[in-house]
Amino acid sequence: MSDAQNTQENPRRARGRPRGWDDKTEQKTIKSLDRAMEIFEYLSADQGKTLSQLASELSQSPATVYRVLITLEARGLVEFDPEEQRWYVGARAFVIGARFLRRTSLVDRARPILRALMERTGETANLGIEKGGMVLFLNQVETHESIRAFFPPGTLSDMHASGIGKALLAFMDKDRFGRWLKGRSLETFTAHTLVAPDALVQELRRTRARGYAIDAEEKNLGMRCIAAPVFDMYGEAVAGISVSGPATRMGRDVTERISRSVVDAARDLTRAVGGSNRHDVDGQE
Amino acid sequence: MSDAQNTQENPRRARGRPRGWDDKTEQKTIKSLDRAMEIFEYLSADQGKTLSQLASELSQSPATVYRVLITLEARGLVEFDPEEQRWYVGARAFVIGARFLRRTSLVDRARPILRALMERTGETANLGIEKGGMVLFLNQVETHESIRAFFPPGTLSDMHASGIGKALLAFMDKDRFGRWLKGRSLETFTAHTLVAPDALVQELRRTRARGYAIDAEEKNLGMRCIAAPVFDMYGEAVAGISVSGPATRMGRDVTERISRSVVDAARDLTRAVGGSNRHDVDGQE
DNA sequence: TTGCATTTTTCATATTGCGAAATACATTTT
DNA sequence: AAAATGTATTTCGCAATATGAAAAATGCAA
Repeated sequence: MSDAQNTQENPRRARGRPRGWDDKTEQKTIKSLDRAMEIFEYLSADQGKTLSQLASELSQSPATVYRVLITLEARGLVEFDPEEQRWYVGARAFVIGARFLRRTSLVDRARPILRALMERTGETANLGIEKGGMVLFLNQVETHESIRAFFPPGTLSDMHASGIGKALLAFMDKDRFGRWLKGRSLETFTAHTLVAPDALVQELRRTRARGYAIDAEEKNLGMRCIAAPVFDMYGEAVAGISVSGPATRMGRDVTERISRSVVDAARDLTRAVGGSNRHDVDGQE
Repeated sequence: MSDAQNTQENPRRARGRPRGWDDKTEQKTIKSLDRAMEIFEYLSADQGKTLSQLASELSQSPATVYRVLITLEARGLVEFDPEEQRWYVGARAFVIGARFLRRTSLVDRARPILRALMERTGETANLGIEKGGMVLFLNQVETHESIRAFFPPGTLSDMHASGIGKALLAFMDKDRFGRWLKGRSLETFTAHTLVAPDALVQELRRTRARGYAIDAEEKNLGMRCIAAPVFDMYGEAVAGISVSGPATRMGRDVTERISRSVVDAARDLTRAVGGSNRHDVDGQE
């Protein structure tokens, strides 16, 4: 549903784009590889399937799926449990995927800040970015409490029902926000989820005004979250820092205190990545 | 040397293995897919390369590499920076890879490795982590011998007088080690216990140099133990594997042999949990 | 033992992935 | 400006090889 795959975007590269570049969706990609990756992704989304399950659910030949799997297995990208005859994501995939984080120093720079934020607030601290219209959680530092919020890194979450998501949306320019909203149906998770665009827009206005976002049980009942945006050098909100925990410990009485810590942390990270907060100076909108 | 990838191990699956299964290394995997994954892995190991760099370094045709990359790009597994004309690991790879963690725990992954280690060495194999400045034993596979070391899971033990503890301390960064040591009095258990901080630090230096720790009757008289660290994705030593037994069977003459098995096992487990050993490359300190 | 379900291999065939070379840009050099 | 350079991207024809159907092999249950 999301627009993560911008496959048919035309102006792909800067250089070397000969003629035939207008209408018909050319098939330049490798078909077999794409099919293999489809199997890989499908397997990862719901691990522990058997070969025949995968083959039938993807309506592909068992022979093909089998060959794909053993090829990936040879590289450790998937794993096979001989006892149960089931297939899983392999350790190698984790290692490779984790290298995504190396591309920017965002996570490295965020870690001490997240840790300090967790110590100060006592609740789990999270770091996330926007990816394909969703929030992608990159990292977290967990609280010591036994009851804790848990967003394992790598989780994708809807923006409109997430603290970090709303913090990012609130500081997005009108155009991008419009494109994000367009043709998107806001899924309902709890009774508190903001599904009416008007309500969401209004809440985002408030969010920008106060400088941080609140997720009050909008995704999971009993869970609250306070988030603030992190800006890059162009003043664009590119990441968000949040603190999340059970509503019982994160009530209105502590919102003031926690939000201050979160906003401070986000500001620290903005500074650490060389960003600047243009919203401090020009009050756009 | 280690047998983590049992790719060409013959008895692969339980079911359905027809005849031709003896000598020549059959090519059952998909060649093109394997090549594509090689490109993917290579890219991930050293991101920010251009197409032509990748092609020449992998000695493959630029056309092929190009097609692989745009196919993976369409799925978000790799990303392209049009400004710099460089390729990177994509967010989707992170999402998929992170699902590896959803499956099993350290203990589950350690079990077969501990068992193999016990079989190979004939002595009890243990798994432990650091918890609150102590070593917490999570699991063990006991030897068949009647005289055996015994650490029931759940046991807490002082780090400075434990093989696993010393393996963990040896690979801890200076700051954390300093905090650990500060204001801690090293209890004496036997005449061999290292209670002088200087002696301990020196021993840890040796430990890191050789890659494994030795507990020579430092906790219990008559008991020796050889341990090696297990690393997580950040290259931090988060667990340790050890082999322990009576000094009579674990003398200096077998230290060489056993330590090799222990180090191999620890490396296997590191790989199995998606960790990386940064100490293999940069010799810190 | 006999089925049954599933994995794994074989095999013939057409699909399609492949590399060389050509082409198209962008950037730098002359 | 024009040429040279370095890179990305496409075309094209052919051979490599991925593919699916079906057969074979296996484990499990009755």
